[in-house]
Amino acid sequence: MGRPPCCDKGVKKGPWTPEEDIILVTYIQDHGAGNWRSVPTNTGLMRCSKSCRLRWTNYLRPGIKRGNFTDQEEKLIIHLQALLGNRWAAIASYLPERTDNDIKNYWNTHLKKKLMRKLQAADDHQAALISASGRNSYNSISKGQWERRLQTDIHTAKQALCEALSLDTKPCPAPPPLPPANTCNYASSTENIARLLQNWMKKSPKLPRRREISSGSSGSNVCSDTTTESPASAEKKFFAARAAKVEFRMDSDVTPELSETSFLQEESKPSSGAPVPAPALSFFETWLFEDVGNGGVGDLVDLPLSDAPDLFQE
DNA sequence: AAGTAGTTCAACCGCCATCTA
DNA sequence: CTAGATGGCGGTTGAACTACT
Repeated sequence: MGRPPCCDKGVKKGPWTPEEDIILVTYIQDHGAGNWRSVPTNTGLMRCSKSCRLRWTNYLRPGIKRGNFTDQEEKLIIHLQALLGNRWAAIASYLPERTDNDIKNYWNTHLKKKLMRKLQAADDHQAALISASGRNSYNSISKGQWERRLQTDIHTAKQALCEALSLDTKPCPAPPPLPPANTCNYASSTENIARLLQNWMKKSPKLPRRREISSGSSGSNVCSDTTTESPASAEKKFFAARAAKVEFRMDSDVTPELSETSFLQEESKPSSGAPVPAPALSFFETWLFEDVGNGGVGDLVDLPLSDAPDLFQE
């Protein structure tokens, strides 16, 4: 026999109302995040536990930064997407103030198109060169380009792996500015609830699309929901995130195509989620550490973007 | 002002790994 | 050990919004 069912039928769907938000926030303030299956029953919310978790992690959780992505964030996302594929949760671990959903949306609505345009423009330019020269210069150009890109890709991969592995000496990847432990439950919940109410009042009856409800939500009370977890659980997550970082395309044959299109990979469960074989990892680690001696790991953001930085400029 | 097309993003869906009775 | 629930993730959808005609 398994566990009892988590949510019964008759659960409510659709946009969350401010009342529901308040109930959920209040409950999490009192009990902490986690044990989602008990949330609907204990709060009386007619929502499935999954929906509660999603609402909390993607919207109500303190420390979520909303609004436009900065150039730095954008570049970091592009880098990480090239490295990790569409592993939004892993990517989000590098941007603690952004949710995986936000990053995913931003990628799908902005970055992918942007990069497509750039790539298209580059292709057009290349085609123009070919037709202008009247000879087949494409191969030499493209070969030179992908070789350089490949080199950059490898370099970037090494940097990322190095960062992942060097976590042993760091407390946390891209550590978010955590508030004092005792404020982490939901430090500013009162404030947040007040804001919820305020916005609710302001809003007309036809509610949803409440983007501003938690917008600007106090950068001061940044705290990840892992702070409400047991250390063991947090540690588990940490290692999972770390594993995800290490698990990048080590098993793939590096080809020009891969290098060229890494950022456009549609179906990128890169490596199809296949775990990295230990021998490959140790080889990689060895290779990596041989190289790390000269300088260590800088911020990913500061890495050169591919071989064509202009690709990412507006 | 009204209609239409394009964009954004919150929320849902389905799958998978893990957990637990 | 097993069946089934849970939690987490990535893909997708569709309502709300915005820009354009």
